[in-house]
Amino acid sequence: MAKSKKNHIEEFDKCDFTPIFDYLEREKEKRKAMSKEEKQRLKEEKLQLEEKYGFCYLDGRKQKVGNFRIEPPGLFRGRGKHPKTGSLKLRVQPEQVTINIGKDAKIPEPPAGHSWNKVIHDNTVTWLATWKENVNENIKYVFLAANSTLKGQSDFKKFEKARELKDIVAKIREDYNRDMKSKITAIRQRATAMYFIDRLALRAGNEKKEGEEADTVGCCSLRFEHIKLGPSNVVHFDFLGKDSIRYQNTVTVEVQVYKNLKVFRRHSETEKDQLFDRVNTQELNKHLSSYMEGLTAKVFRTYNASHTFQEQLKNTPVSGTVNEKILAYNRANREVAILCNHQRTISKTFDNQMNRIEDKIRALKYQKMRLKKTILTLDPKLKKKRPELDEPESDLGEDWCEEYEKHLEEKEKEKYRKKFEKDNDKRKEEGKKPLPESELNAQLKEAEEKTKQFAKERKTGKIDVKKSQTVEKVEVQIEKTDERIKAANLTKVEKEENKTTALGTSKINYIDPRISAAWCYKYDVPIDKIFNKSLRDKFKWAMEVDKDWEF
DNA sequence: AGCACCACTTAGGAGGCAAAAT
DNA sequence: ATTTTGCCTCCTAAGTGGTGCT
Repeated sequence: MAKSKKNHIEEFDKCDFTPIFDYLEREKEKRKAMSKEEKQRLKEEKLQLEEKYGFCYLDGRKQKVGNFRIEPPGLFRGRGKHPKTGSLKLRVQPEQVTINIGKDAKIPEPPAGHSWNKVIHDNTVTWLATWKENVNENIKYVFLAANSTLKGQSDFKKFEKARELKDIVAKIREDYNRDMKSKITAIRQRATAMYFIDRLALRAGNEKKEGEEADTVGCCSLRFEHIKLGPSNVVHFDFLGKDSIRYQNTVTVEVQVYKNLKVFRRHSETEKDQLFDRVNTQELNKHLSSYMEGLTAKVFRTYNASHTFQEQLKNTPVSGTVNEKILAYNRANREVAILCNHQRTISKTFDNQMNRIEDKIRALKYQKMRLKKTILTLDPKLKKKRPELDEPESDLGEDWCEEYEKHLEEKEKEKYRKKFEKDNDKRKEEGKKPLPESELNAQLKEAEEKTKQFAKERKTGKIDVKKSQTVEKVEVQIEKTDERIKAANLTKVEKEENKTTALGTSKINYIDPRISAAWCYKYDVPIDKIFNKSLRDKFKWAMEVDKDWEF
């Protein structure tokens, strides 16, 4: 890098990272090979470190610190097409770090031979330490953890602010619908931008430094290249948002919005031009603050997320099982995640997982098919009365059935072989003669016969019924199988729907936790089914609400 | 008005670990 | 007993939005 006068790596293909990879693999193996005691000791050391550095006292109360381990040196990656990807991120030295601590508190010792940049006593900010990172020259901080009272208070304030918006949102909508026809372009643009922020939950879209950051946009920084106008008021959005996550959406917009977009386009020169060239986030937020103190674009995301969630929760089945209620909860959560465009990359094993579920469903359907045939064998007269018993199961091809029967056979054979081996080991120990091979062979033959029998039964529809079976008993078995098919299908649907949608971000940042708490009380769902330990901790300020509490 | 700077929230991925499935 | 999965914690980048200076 020094020779080429480049300050960052451009082609990673030309780097050989295998020594680093191998080293890490070896370390992993070492850890794996450790004895229980060693692992325990390591764990305790870690805990000790956390006890020492992981807590602080705020107004006399012990609080957890969020990120007390400073960033180690490495190669900066960044998200998306970041111009600085591959830059060397240097080690942060104590001399760069400013400590913020109470006047009378004991100042933490810097590492031996080093000193802090500064020690200050500013109680108007929440950070405990700060430094500047060398790649983007961003200021970094050590803050308190999410479960601290300080963060809890500001969370509470955030949601209260969003609830305040509820009372004036109708007026704001009325205003921007009116302003949409304003003769003044800036106002017209602002109204159109407001429409996007409110109805599509777009982020504000501050300006970014060209060439120093990834080219991503929000509402105010949208360019014409990011939208396509279709027929009948349809607008296609396609742009990279925060973290270079792609936002793709096709929306039928209000007539006036559509008209405005056309007009703005006509007055522009190229696709690279800003859609709202006379609007920026500061002005837009200033306008919003005239409605209500502290109202900004971001409040709309919080408001719409929480509002949508509460509305969606109305689909909870009152008399359903806890699982069905949780499914409804997750559905509501998912609606919000989709609204906010919270995505995740498809897991490497997704297709695999999907195939397994489908196989499981087919296996259940196969069972059901045999059960139905059993009933008809027991009582052939039912064929006329209940034609559904004679109908084939969906998705169960002839080939699949044959393969599945073969699979069952193999499994059974394997079971026999294992048992045979185990029995003989035992006999050997007891000094007995081993069982003859012929015994095993007879069992294997039996398994083969069973497969033939299954195939025959499947073709003729006549099942070799056990004496104890009755129509009623089989009926119950079918019901149970149906339930299992239903449950497996639900898992499949959820998995499919969660393929690219991340629920966590909206749950942690956008949905007022009091909605969830009230919902739990109202529908009698234990709160730990929807909030894990750390979320319950983070949201402890929200736990004591009435079951009828509303956002 | 335009900016640099600052403080804070929001964001998705990696990896570890425990529970569930096989 | 072993493998798979799914949840959780950690990590730090990338946003939003405020302030104060020129």
